[in-house]
Amino acid sequence: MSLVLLGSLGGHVAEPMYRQIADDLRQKIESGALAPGVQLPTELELREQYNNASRNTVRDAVKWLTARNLVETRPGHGTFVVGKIDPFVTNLDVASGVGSEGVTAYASEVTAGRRKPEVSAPRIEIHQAGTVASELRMAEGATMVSRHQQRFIDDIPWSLQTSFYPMSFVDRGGAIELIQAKDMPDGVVRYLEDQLGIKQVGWRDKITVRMPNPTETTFFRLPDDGRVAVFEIRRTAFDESGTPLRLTVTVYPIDRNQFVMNFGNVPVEITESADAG
Amino acid sequence: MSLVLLGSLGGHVAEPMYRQIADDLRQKIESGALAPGVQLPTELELREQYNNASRNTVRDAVKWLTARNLVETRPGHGTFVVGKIDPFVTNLDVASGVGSEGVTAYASEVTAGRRKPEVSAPRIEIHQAGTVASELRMAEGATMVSRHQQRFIDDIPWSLQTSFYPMSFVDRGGAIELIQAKDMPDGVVRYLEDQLGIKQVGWRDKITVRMPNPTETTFFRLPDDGRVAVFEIRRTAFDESGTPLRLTVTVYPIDRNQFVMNFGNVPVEITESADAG
DNA sequence: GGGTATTTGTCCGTATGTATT
DNA sequence: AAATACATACGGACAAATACC
Repeated sequence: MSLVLLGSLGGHVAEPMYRQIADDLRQKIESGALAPGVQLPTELELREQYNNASRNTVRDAVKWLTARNLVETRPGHGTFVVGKIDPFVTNLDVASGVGSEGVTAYASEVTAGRRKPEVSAPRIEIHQAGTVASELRMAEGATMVSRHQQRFIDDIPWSLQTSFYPMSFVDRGGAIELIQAKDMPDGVVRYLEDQLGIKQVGWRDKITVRMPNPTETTFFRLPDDGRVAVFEIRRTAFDESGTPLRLTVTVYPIDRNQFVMNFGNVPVEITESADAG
Repeated sequence: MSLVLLGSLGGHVAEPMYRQIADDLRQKIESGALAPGVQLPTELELREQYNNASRNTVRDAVKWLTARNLVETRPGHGTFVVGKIDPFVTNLDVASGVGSEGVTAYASEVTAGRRKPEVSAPRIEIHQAGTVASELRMAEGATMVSRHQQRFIDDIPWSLQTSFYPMSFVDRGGAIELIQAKDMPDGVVRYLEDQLGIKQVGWRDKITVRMPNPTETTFFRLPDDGRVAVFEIRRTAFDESGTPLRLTVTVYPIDRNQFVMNFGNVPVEITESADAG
């Protein structure tokens, strides 16, 4: 073992032992000597490898790697190098992206990358507008409808989406399907235009990253320490009069998602397809 | 103290002691009982408060809070509730956003929010195109120019930006200022159009979140455990012929940045200004 | 299904080092 | 210089989760 022992260097303060161990393991991971999915030596084996350090010390080293998502521990089993997830790329500048909950649009976008999409039936709730009231320019306490869906890709939980609409859309009598718990294959946008003549002419997206809440941690099967954050994209859509017609909040784990958007004239992206064109 | 003692509940497996302590402290933080900036009890005081738990156990609780960015520890001083940072919002759909390095455009965008912007002089490098070659559709090994800048808001390091241009822009003789280490107040885009007639007509942004590298950790003064990630926005800009004319990579810490973009017709946002209009 | 071995998780006490006031 | 507070490191004991027979 080539680790520098604590205190053996005169010039500067030596790194703590657990960091030396962590750095050594990290180097082995990043160089490929420890490939993704491979099990690390057990804590007792690591003790022997690293100068008979205490088990708690090698555990500190492993914790350091865990905090950086380089390894994951499975109780009773071992510690393993994490595998890279093939990220899914969402286009934010097409109507089929965030906010259009229709399974058809979603499916066409996902299958373009040869992946298997799945959308849960929406869960409908009717409540008083709370914090979202101002974003929809509704009075505090006005009634609204929310439609919540879970989305999967290749059976992996990929995003959680909740859309909020004014209850007046339903009260006016036209948009009765808004409060029915079934998917609207062509999307709510199309439905609202057909039924109420309300036309979506633009939207604003706000992107933040935050810690997941317990619901999200469970659904996405994230580690219960907070090391995997989530994107939160809040899309406010407007009609021709500049009035917000809905708010869609979509949450994506950062470890499996990316976003792309185009402005102005942009050539079509060359997809990495294997066709012999 | 109202914590449930380990093992005292019959029905289900009790939470570990350190989690109970952490949850209790978390509740106090989120309820405001422990306000941002306030010092937590010291480890020895926490021992007494929580049933004479071991110091190592209360430290585990504090570590759990630290990993979630709820508290931060200062050696020799104490543990403190973290203060919220007022996030800076970047518009991605205006040319003054990412990629336009001109200090004028940047300053106008930032001061709109009454903040003090600052941009370092660019560091110029000329190298062989490596991984960025394909994004600029250049041959592997072609020469390119990079311009790197550090940006601050209210003296806080806010973003790191590097733009890559083909060296042919300079070789052709027109764009000589591209390789001079001074800011271009009106932006490079304007300069290229004036000098070479190369007009930027659109761009594509790709947004990801990743761990900071050591350079970024130092510059942004991030904690050296990896709990604050960074946005990486890669903007490829295209000219009228659909050829990429530059690649701009900008890195922002997620704890102090948000992004907004508009599509279609969107009413101007009502800023939360204090004027009595 | 049950039992056993393996491996990580929790908790303890103690000692010493380092940073700050 | 001394006191305070967090950081590192050690060793030990038992619990909980998993795999395997």
